[in-house]
Amino acid sequence: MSTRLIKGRKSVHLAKIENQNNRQVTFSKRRNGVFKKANELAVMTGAEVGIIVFPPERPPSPSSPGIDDKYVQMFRKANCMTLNTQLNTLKDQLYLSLNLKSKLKEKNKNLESQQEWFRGPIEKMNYTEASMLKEGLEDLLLKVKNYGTECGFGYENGKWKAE
Amino acid sequence: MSTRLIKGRKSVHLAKIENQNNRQVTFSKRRNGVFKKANELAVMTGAEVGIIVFPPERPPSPSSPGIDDKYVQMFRKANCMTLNTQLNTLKDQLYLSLNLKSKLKEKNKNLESQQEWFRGPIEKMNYTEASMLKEGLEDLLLKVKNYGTECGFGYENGKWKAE
DNA sequence: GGACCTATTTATAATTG
DNA sequence: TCAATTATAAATAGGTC
Repeated sequence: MSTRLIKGRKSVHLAKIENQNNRQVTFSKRRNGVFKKANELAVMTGAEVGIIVFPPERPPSPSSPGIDDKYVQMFRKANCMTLNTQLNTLKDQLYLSLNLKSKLKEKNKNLESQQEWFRGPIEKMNYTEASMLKEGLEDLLLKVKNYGTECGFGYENGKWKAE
Repeated sequence: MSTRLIKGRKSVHLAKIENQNNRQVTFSKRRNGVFKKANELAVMTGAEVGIIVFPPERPPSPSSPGIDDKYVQMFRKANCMTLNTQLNTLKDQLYLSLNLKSKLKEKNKNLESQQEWFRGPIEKMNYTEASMLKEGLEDLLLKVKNYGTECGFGYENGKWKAE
């Protein structure tokens, strides 16, 4: 009998959320959703997945650094916290996620539950896991960085000539 | 009255799919799902998101390269196809996805529909988009690569001392 | 900010063509 | 292999505390 407010979800358009508060809330929820989906993909299919998420820009503060510096600082901070402090306060700064099973097997054959370490914000990792993440990430990204200059393939007549 | 086979989805456990065929099908579907979710996150909240997905290993072929070489080759191939061939046959090799709006704004102020280019496998990009992706990715990854050696932060008494 | 709630939309497992 | 279908599980928008 009483009027009732509508709570269920509404359909959503693919467009930037203008309301600052809604945008932040949606970011938090969906970031977790993306990490979860990525982890499921990696675990269930054996794919190797790397994700980096930068949080949305916050409203400018009086003495905030420039945008390029900001990224560098975020990565620096991520590294320091990863290696030095058990990552307790990084939650809103940077999230990294990476699954490199083959690397893991080489580096640490006796680690159990390799499926689970990949997932989630890095503040939940311990030192060993974070170190391996860092190694794996650097290794992977080095390859990405070099892919342009080292290309020696040929593509002719609709076919690839590897080697 | 007739017997009917059940088609609807069943609940799923977080574990590797053993059946090769099911695994491949699930990979294709869920990879698209992850890219879609990541794009939604980026567009709706203004976050910047980078994703790399390596497909699951295929059954070993007689003369397949070693696992490390495989990655290098995949990146090489991705690059060659990105820059030289409009990316028509890359579908099962490598998918890259990246949203770097601030970079895009600098490099190409008159590009329309910046929200949409991020999404999807790179074989759907045109040359310009792929070039920008490459630049943005290299720039981003260079920063990631350097984050370890350039760290100059201090963490004391539960607080970060930036600068 | 986070944890929970509920109505709905969305993603997708299994199957068919 | 690839696109459609359908039943259902899962994600999530908006709300409350």
